[in-house]
Amino acid sequence: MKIIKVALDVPLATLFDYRHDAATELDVGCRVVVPFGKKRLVGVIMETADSSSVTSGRLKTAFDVLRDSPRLEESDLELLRFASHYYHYPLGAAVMGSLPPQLRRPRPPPSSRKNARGAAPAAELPTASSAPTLTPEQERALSTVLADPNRFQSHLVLGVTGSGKTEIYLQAIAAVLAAGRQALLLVPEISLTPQLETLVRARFPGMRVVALHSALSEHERTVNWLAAQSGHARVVLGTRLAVFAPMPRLGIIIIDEEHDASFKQTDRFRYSARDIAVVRASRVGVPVVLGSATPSLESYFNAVNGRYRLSTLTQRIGAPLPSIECVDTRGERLEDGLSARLRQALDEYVARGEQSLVFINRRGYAPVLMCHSCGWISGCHRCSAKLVLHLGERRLRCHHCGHAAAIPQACADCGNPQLAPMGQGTQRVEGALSQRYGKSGVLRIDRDSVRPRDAWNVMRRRIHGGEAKILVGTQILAKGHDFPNLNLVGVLNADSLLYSADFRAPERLLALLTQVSGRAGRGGTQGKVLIQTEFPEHSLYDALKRQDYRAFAELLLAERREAAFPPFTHQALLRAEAPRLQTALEFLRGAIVAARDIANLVTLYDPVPAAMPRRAGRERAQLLVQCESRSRLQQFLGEWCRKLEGRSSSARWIIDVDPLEL
DNA sequence: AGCACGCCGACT
DNA sequence: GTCGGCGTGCTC
Repeated sequence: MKIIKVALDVPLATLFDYRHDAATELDVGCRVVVPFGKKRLVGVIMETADSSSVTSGRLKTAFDVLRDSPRLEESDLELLRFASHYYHYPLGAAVMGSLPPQLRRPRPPPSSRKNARGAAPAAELPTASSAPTLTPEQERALSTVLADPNRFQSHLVLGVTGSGKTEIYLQAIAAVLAAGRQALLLVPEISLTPQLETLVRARFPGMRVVALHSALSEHERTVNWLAAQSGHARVVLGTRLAVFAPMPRLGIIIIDEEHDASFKQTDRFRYSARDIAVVRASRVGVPVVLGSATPSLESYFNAVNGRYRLSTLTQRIGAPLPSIECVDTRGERLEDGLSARLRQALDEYVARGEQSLVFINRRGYAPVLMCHSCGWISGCHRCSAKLVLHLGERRLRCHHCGHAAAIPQACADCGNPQLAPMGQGTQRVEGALSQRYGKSGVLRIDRDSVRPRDAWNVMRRRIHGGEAKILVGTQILAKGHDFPNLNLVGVLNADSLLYSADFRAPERLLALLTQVSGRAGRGGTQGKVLIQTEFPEHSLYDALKRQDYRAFAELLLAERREAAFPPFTHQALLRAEAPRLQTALEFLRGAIVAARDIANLVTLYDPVPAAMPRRAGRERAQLLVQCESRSRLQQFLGEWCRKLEGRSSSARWIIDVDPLEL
């Protein structure tokens, strides 16, 4: 009797045994349809065996082994095993979650198989663009990366914005392709891939380049994933989910903007695609390149302590670095959030016909609606968050759970009809600027304005066509776009991130402001950046003005060492949620008791409500666990998990290893 | 996660 | 007398 051990998409830390008499070693990695409860599920065969510890009366027989897609290789399964183990997430859920959705279901539509191995469509063969000559700095970085293409090595490319990191990626990829291998290029978000995708396709005509991200249609995603697995796709360009794409001839992994928090998944399987990429590269034995102007302190620390090789790019190509200036807003009465200094600068640039960007990290009209006579504010009843005023659609909206409500005519508590919008959002700033400079010259770009599929392209045309004089936008504008005629950047309300209790707030703010500042002056002239702040003397702004990431990073590292924070210790969170906060906290207190005799040199902190204690009607609490040794922490988490799984509780819980949000 | 079983309250 | 609440337990 032959037994197959199957990974199924259920939240249980176990494989399921099935009888399958014809099973051989060659079935490992294959998808299989099995009976589960009263349903038929697709799973992946992880192992075969001659016997099972499940009593034969309870053993069921597998239905079909699916041959419509190639099997996963042992190295693919091994990476998933590692990730499941490291993040304490059920193997079955991790394995099935790595497949494109169509392959998780019993019968993928036939069309997905028909085209799976088709030739590259004509659109993928644009005119070739040739590689520009590298600067000496770029040359050095590239030859460092390519020094030993058949050995694992992590590289950190620390390059100021506009220093040509992308060109290094492209030439490194070119070398890998020339050796007949595949390249994996990971980027933070989908919104900036169209430009990059075009660039990559143009550079490698005749090579199949595929994208992998969640905005693709299911069919496209299946086709592209299969192309990666077959080796036909030579370049895979994707978001974090692409880190698990099977690539039999993988020759290099590149992570652009490696500091970006979106590489960490924040629900279910809480993996870091950046960290998984490093592990994957080490197992395959190929280089991995992390690139950023403002690396995560974890990566920077790895570079200065020699685990990663560091390449720095200090020169901007084509234009000098922008001049950055703080505008002290203490004691100034701002007009619609704009200081006199910024208004004057905008006048000047508009008059000269140059583009400006006003950056404000708040969408909507105003972050909150308030009653001045009794102090009532618009709060979400399902979340501990404020309802944001969206004037255009005449609604109050919660940015965390999606709840929307009509704008009240009067204060619900005291009847005062004079409710006041407090603070600035993109819509309000857009309105104010439209009054000053005319409606057609002001273009707002945030998640609300670019949602429709090609709205972004329409806007890009307006931006590049020069019709828009002033862009108002959120982070979405900060990332990776080139605006050749944009020479002034104004940042409103820069400090808001500094008030956050998160110890990573300064690191994040520097990254964000560096990225935003980098939008200024890419067309040859020097850009100007005006940052409105109430703390102009803060060392962060000092570092930003001098474009000195390393000085600030050293400062932060010293603080982290002092406070015993990452990267000097390793952390995990036990997160719990329940309808009542008390239930979640009780679960966590019980977890501390359960940890008592296994927490060897592991520090457990008191359970506390989460940063946002209420979300979508559920109360959330968390418990921080910290340890100097990663392996000791791992061992503890494993044992702890097993104990916690054994108990029943009305709280839902999950372990978050290397959490980014505390 | 689903989906059963299971024992106590208000409906045709 | 049944429909249905969600507590507890299982899925090879």
